[in-house]
Amino acid sequence: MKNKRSNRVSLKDVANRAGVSKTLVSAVLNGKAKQYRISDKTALLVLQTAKEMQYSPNMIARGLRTGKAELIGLIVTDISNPFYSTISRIIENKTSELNYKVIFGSSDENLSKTEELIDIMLNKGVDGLIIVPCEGSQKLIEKLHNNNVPVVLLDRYFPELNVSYSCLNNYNATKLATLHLIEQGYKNISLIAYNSELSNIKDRISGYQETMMKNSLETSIHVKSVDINNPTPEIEKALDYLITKKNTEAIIFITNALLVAGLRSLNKMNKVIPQDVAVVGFYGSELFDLFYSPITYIKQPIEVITEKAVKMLIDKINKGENFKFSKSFIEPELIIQDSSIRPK
Amino acid sequence: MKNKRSNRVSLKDVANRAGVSKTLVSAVLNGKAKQYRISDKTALLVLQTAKEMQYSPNMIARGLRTGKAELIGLIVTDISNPFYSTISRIIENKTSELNYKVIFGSSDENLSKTEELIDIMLNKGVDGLIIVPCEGSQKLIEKLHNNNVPVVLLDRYFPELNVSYSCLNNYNATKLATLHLIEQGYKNISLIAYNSELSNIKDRISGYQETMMKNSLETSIHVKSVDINNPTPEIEKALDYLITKKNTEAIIFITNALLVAGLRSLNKMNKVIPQDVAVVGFYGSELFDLFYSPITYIKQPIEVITEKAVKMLIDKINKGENFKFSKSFIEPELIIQDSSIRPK
DNA sequence: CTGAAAGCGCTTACAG
DNA sequence: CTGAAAGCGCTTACAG
Repeated sequence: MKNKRSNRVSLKDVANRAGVSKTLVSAVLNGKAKQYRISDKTALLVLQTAKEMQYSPNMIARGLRTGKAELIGLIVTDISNPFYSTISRIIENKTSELNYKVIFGSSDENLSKTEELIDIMLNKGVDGLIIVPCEGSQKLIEKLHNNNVPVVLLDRYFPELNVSYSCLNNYNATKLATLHLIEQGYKNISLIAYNSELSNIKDRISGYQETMMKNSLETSIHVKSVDINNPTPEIEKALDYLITKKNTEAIIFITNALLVAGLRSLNKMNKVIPQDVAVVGFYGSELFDLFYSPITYIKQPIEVITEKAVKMLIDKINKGENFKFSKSFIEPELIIQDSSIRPK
Repeated sequence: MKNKRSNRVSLKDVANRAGVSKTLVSAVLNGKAKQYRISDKTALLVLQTAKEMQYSPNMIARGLRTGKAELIGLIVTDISNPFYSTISRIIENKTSELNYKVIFGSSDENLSKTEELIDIMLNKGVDGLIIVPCEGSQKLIEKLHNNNVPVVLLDRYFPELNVSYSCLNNYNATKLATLHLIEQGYKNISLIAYNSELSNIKDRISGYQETMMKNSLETSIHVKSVDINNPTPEIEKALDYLITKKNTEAIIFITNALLVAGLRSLNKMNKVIPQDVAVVGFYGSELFDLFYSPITYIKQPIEVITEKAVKMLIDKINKGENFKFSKSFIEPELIIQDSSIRPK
């Protein structure tokens, strides 16, 4: 009793009751009865005793022995952000089919938090990591990858790294949005963005930029160093300038937070969508449909993006060294609603 | 090399390099140098070598030995629901201060899924569980509790069970909402709910019911067996009936999903809030503020509710048998906005 | 067909 | 002050 940590039944308990060795019990319960040519009688006995005793294996012990914890680590920027909580749910669903559990952590776009989370998760024995990398984390990810830790990037990637990833095709996303607005007859189209080295942001900006240029239109990009937690004041100033001074007719907001701040500001300024200005956003929410002018938005096939990432990770875990670098860009869809339709 | 599972540095590696025993390294690294009267010189040597080698302990091994995994399991109904993802984030923050990690799972209000999740989490060695219990899970929770597994309920509770919990005071929530509407001069106040044995739902219904009765007003409760995934059609019918046949002047929606469906329906019916009907909801979102008539809602102090639950759980884990049953009802707040102000 | 033994990486009495 | 040994609950060569 001295070293018995819990009252759960162990392999030994089952072996004792069944009158066989632990080896046998382990083999049978792992479905290796045939492989080890264990007699049907013994196998059945073991199976029954295990069931009677409601035995279930201690995964910690198994994990220590096999080096596989059947656990994966998920690092997002903020689990309470609907985009990432949706991703978390999909990861949960996909991995649970494969008997993996997920531990998660939020980095808040912070490098040292990311580092800390990775450390802790590795110590917890995760078999691999799915990471939404924050700005400046390239070296960290590279090191991880070089240490042979299975890792897959989600939502953002590092072009210089041979680390697998699954992302939205962000370039095409803003291209799609821009083309749509051009087709509607808009010429003065502005982009509200913020300053970032992250691939998703950079790609969104260049998708807009290049599409405008190809159509011989002047670009108007408002890259602001907004306070992510309170972007409204900055956005309000920018919008006021764009609409009153620059005759902007249509605006693309490249993140959800920017869109929300934008809608708030436009309401405050008494600008009517799309009469005064057309609007396109990123990533929808059913709540936007309740807005007086339902918002046109870029739809991310989150499910597909996430499933790919999970598949890559599991493959990598299973194949180890033999796994080869894999990347995937998922195509966006433009959901056209009232907010971007040019009034006649 | 044969049994070396990874290239991470182990206690043994540090001990070898420092030329001391594993015991010593373990003691020093766990801050027990003083306790074991280890010489400052040795302690320093160990500390430095460990740092040089970037040693970090394998928590799986430690967990197996100590029986503590520093891991807690969180079971919500759906992690992608903003309410629960917010809860998850708070739990993450609170537990990480205490060096715990969280594994999560979504039950989808499903008993057998809940059961399965609990099993898996126990096998993963969690030290305790925070559970949002689904309907019919009382026996399951009771069994868990009787097996001495530290468990705390969140958001919902079982009055007959001595299992600790932290919940909103749901009774007072609808009481508050009802009183507010009465003060505004409304008399025909309806409640949109659904059928459930869950404490939170039952309490919300009775809070409304009793408040109406105390004020000698007739109750009008629409308890529908709505399809949670697509409540709109059912809600639309109910609203049409209430407003046109029953002269309902104000409506309380007791969940967020019902509110969203309700707003959609009212839009469709061209009913204007609050001119045609006043509305109060549960749980806000910044997106509701973009609605033409910002919605009055019950604010749940999610942070407080969740922190209490975490505290209870950690206390229970630490105190074991000596922990006594603890419950907490957190008081709601009514955020009054345009949707429930009676037009003059 | 079956079992004894080693070992995963720790911690913890215990002995000296 | 320090180290050898046992043991957490498994799996996996290995021997017979």
